[in-house]
Amino acid sequence: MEARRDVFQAIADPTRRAIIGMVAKQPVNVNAIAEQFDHTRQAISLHLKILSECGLLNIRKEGRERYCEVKLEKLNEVYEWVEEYHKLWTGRMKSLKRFIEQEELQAAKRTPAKKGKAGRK
Amino acid sequence: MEARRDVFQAIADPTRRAIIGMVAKQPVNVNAIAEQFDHTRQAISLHLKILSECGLLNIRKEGRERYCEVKLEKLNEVYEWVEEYHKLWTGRMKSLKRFIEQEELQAAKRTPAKKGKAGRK
DNA sequence: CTATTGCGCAAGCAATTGCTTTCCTATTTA
DNA sequence: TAAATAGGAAAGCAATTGCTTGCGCAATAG
Repeated sequence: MEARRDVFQAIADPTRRAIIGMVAKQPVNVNAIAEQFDHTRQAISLHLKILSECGLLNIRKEGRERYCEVKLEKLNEVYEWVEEYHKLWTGRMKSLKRFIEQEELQAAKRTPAKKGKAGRK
Repeated sequence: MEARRDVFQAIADPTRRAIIGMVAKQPVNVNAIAEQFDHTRQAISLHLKILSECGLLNIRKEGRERYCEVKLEKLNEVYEWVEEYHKLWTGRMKSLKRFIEQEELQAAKRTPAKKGKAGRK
């Protein structure tokens, strides 16, 4: 029932990413968010719940309204994950990667059992 | 049937993130990947398919083996998305910190009895 | 050639998602 | 006080996920 509730899963949904984008600028109340989308208020409400359950959203009650504000720091997990690979794929570590691949190739060639894919006739 | 196949959704699954981590170092063949996990080969195979369908993985046939290598550049979409917010929250934290410090100072001035660190006596 | 190995395909299944509709409860406002 | 208004809770449903089992097929080893 209570499913996985992590940030990666939370941002997997485009609607939720859009909500984050909306709320990042300033706190917005639930109905105002819902109006921007082509879903019922309840559908959006559910997305908000998911976002808040994984710590990305803070819902502050104010009178009969609920103001949502993002806790962007929660995205740090994602940032750190992707940033590591970003370093890898942008220059810096590229030479290392090439080196490793080269090594692999050499190892494959060294393996005697690997005598040419052309095979026999 | 053919569902959403985007990078955000692909990395939402922890197993798939682990696969990316494994393959980032060097190309690995399917069975070698599958051995690292507590799922059947077919389950992993399916994850690989998803990863390759959204462009994160390149599967190169070599004899009867399939070597998987990541195309990390595909993570750029995620990187750019999260990086924007990263800037925002690191910036915001700075200004928020300034704001709080300012507030604290003001409060200390207003309340002479406050035992705050400002130590105004 | 035959057995083995690497791996994909397909069917089947339970759990999860994303959404809707209906109903309910507070807080305002007239 | 009654009528709006903001928004949550629950039930129902189709589509999707993640996984397994079973089968088939090509490449290679013996």
